[in-house]
Amino acid sequence: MPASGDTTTFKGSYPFKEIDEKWRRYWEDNNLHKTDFSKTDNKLFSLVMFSYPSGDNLHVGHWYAFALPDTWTRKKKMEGYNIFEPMGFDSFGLPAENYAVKTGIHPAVSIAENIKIIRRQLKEIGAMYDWTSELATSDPRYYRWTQWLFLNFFEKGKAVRKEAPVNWCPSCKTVLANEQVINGACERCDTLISRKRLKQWFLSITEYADRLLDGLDKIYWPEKTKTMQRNWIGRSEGAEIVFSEEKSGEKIPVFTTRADTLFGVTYLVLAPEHPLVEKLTAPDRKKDVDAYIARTQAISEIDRQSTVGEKTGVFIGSYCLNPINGTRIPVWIADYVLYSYGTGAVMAVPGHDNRDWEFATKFDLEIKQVIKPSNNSEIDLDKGAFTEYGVMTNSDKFDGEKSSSGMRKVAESLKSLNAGDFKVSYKLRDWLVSRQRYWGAPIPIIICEKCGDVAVPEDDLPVLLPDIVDFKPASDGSSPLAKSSEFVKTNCPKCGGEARRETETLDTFVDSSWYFLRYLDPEFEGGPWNPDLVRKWLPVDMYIGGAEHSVMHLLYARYFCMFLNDCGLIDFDEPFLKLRHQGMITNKGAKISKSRGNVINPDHLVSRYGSDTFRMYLMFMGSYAHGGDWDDSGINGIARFLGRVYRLVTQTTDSVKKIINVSYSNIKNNDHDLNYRLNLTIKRVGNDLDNLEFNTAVAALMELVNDLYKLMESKSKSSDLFHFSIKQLILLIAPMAPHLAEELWQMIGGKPSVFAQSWPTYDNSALRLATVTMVVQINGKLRGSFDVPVDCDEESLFELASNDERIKAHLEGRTIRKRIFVPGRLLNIVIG
RNA sequence: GCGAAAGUGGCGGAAUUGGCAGACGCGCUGGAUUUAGGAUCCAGUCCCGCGAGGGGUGGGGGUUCAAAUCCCCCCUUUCGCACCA
Repeated sequence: MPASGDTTTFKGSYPFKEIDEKWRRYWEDNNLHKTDFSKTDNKLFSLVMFSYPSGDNLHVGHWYAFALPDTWTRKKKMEGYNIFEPMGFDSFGLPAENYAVKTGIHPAVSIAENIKIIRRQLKEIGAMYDWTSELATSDPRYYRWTQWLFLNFFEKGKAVRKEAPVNWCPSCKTVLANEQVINGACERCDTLISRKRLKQWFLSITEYADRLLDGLDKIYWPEKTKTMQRNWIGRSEGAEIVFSEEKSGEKIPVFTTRADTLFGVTYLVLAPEHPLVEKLTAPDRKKDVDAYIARTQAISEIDRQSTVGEKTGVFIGSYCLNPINGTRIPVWIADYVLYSYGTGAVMAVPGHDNRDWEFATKFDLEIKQVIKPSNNSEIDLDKGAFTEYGVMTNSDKFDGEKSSSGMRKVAESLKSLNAGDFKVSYKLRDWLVSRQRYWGAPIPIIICEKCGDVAVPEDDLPVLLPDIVDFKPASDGSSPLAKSSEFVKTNCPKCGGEARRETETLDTFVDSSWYFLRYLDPEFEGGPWNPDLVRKWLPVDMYIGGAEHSVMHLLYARYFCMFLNDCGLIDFDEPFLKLRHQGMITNKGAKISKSRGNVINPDHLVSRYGSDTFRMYLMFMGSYAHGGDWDDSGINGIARFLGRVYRLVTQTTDSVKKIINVSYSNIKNNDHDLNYRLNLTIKRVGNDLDNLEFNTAVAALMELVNDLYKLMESKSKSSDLFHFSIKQLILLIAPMAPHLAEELWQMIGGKPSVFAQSWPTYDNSALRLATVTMVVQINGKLRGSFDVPVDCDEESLFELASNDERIKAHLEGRTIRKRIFVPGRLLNIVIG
């Protein structure tokens, strides 16, 4: 096993150094990976999620994410597709900014350096990237259009400003990202965080909730990803019910999916952040209420949803009336109610909801039964809530209604009282895109005292990031951009009066929601994308990236497309027709990152084993969707295998030159085993690569090579079929080991590039076997196996089996109860 | 907590989707080889047992002629949870 950093060439390797360089130069010199956009027949846009150019550079996880999709794409190329495979950088974001705060190095500088290194590493992968399409989201030529797109949302009323809380460190006086909050405290100074309310920009993704759900039915995505998106959107049908405070008459709407339990409401709970809390708190309760609110501020929403911890809450000293019967009920606040979901208030029905039951039990609140089981059985509400559907009881004129019809009737009744209605609620919230940070696209809005929020005129885009030196957020919670008065001071485009610029920047998810559109011409000046090319080349045919993006990025990008489609800017509304995920590569069980100190540098492995060996080892490690923990102890096996392939070709040197001319139809074939193996391999490798099952594709090739080695010493070595098999092997291995395949292809007399060749097809007739091994079981246990003709029927196999000594012994003195025969597979004899 | 997945030899993983568990590779063992070595080629390698045979896919139960695969319960691990990207 190589010590890490050992770059001595593995002894069993082929001369990969020369080969890798030679072919990489060949591809580059001949512009082989430049897409011809005018050829749109059989177009295939193959996309991988672009990477953040961090100081970690590329690690093995990136190779895994990039090299293997390239193998899939190269196979498609050999199938005749006209390929577009771009690469770029998601270069705005927090890490570069943090690095700048620490070192004083401008993010633009560190990002440019990182990109330089990463670009060099990416080239070593040997992928078919069309580098003329490279883009970076922090490039003003890119973010000019991010801003332009934001203004489209703004002008259609879909970018709005609302108050929303941010994590606030009272000691550092800065806004913190969730990542910077550790156990409710600031990562730098350990001070407990609080929430600060700021007016921030939102994109109204919730308006698209139903379309985002419906669209899932027409795209080829993993079912689990669709499920996650459906759950994230979280559509639920129910009712909104309006309670009113007894003195002020203040309306408190709540959302419930169980309107049938309305008569069981014994208290109301508001989220601690609910704006009505202040108004409704009785003076004598103010001290307790304020103390409670302060306590909940440091608790994350995730922890608040936990059901293991003790329920907490306080009574705020006021009462409201149940609209259905006027019952007077107390109002509480509790952190198990989230302001971000529903209306931020719930009607508590402790008899029929678990969380309400726990809360009521702890605080000694009334528990009322209003639903009884459909089978009329007794329930004991002292032991817990009855949460199932049933029949309404203690509910006045609704008594006897089933839950389902009851919900409807209660809602209708409330509607006539003007105190509620049917309502669909979503877990999905509007997308907060404001960031109080430097390293992002400035939000192109001018705030004028007279005219309000005004869009920056299109001709003035991009709003360039000011060149400042202090990247720390300002102490009032505003963005570092606010410190540059030069940036802030401007005139209102409408009235011409003095105005100030919006100083917040856009969430980087905005940048990455449309990059696939920009790829087609990153230099295009006439708009965010070249409409001609976009019409021909989008949507993306295959998108590959990590499952960690299942909801946010993948939902935002879909939302963008739907919106752009509505604006008439594009003619499709789903960006990614087909989606696949790769698993995650961990190291010692942990996510790979510089901060954890477990980065594995692929450069060492590439220089010791070569690009193709490393790429193929990543394929062979396990199933692509699964990922796995990094361990390089098996890479010798792939190095050995590619060495064997290389020698297989060089050791047939006497006849090597004529190999290129053998064709299957002229072969006088008498080696049925090899013929079977060859055609089976073509079939398996093709299917496996289509399905991104690289590990088994490699295994299939190994089996073919093992068989060929077994024939090396025999006279078959010079047969046409043997030679043809080598030729096909080179084609099959090409997507996985592109540099080596080019070299071998040339060696057998082929003209480069091997990727201009057609993908091998298999001969189905060669796969039809004359004989097959069938198994005989007794009571499901294997007792014998027989080589029989493929069409062997039950009687013949049974006859054969009953003459077998071993099986005879098992059958002796027993009665046969049943026989199960599966043609071509097995016979199971069930005995008593 | 909620949502989504995963669990198979010493290790990474296969298994045509209910039909011979362990393909392929690593590691290990043995053999071959006058370039003696981190190379190459060949053979063996799930566990217990001399053997017949038995056991075996995280644990427990179930369905079935037949279960890694389907159903129920439990355990463990990973990913996401809206300001990391």
